[in-house]
Amino acid sequence: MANSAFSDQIPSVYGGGSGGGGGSFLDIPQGYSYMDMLGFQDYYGGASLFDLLQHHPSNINININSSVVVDHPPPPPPPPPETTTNSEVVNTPTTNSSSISSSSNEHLNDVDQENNNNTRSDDDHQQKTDNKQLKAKKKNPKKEREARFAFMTKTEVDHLDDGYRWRKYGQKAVKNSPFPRSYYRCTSASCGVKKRVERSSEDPSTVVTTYEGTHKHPCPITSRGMLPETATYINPSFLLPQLHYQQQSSPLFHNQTNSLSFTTTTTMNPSSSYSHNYDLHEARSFFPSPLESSSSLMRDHGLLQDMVSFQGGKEEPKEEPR
DNA sequence: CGGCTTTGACCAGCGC
DNA sequence: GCGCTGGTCAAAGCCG
Repeated sequence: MANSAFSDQIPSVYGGGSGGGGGSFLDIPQGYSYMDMLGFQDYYGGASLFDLLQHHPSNINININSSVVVDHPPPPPPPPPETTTNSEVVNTPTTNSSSISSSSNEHLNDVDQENNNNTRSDDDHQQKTDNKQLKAKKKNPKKEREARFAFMTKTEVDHLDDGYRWRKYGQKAVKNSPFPRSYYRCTSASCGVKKRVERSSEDPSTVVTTYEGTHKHPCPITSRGMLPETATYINPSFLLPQLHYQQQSSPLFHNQTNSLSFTTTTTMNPSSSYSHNYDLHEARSFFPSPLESSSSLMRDHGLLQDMVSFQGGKEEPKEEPR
């Protein structure tokens, strides 16, 4: 299936049950209800997307197909993460056999051992090899993955501006997809957050962005006071410019990692796009301070409410769910 | 000149 | 064991 391009990232989400609804995915593991899935909002305190979904569903243009995916029931919600907590707690690396890269710092523990074991004689080659092993090695099968969450965005631009600065460090062709996958790393020195961006082969107008890791620094845009006054936090990671937007969002539940993604349809100036996303429990650890500071805002007016408000402001061409 | 992208190569994990 | 695939590195080139 075409979605295999990122099936490793969002296992079971596109497993088929929700295919018809295009863009509207919410796979609920057997034995769990939709509200169960939404329930872990409580672990993060304050309002969340789930609040909106639960209490103001009519205000949110989100379609939910509660297809059942017999996969792995989601693990119990993690304890409330501190803002500085490594969001690995979110993921359950056990059953997902996909090759998820580990963060570079995860390699550090392997380095010494690896260097000790290295027996190559060619110095130059060895040095180069060592460096690569040092950084690319993924050795410990038990090493935990960085928390990840993905979202889909209907946009012409591949790399959405989410307020952080990213450096592209790789691009790979993706099997069964004509579109390459790009790899970005947060340029902040102490921040190991990565993201992958790829265009859906099934729907070329959709860009799938997967974040991995937790930012440990303020968003450069916000810290520079570059926010437009009209901007609203949807998630601390980025702001929604309240102009130029029309969008339709659909949650996409990543049940193995307890992360949430949505499909967001945007019709805006491609040159000034913002990404949108929003993972529940990830949000606080991934983008801690803004979320917390905007908690009340989110409850009343933030998040999706803002997202959909544009639909009212500008006639929303009932976009067909994909 | 610094920061970023491109791109070929390398490595690890996984399935057969 | 081998091949495939995903993820990463790092040199080279580009750009403002």
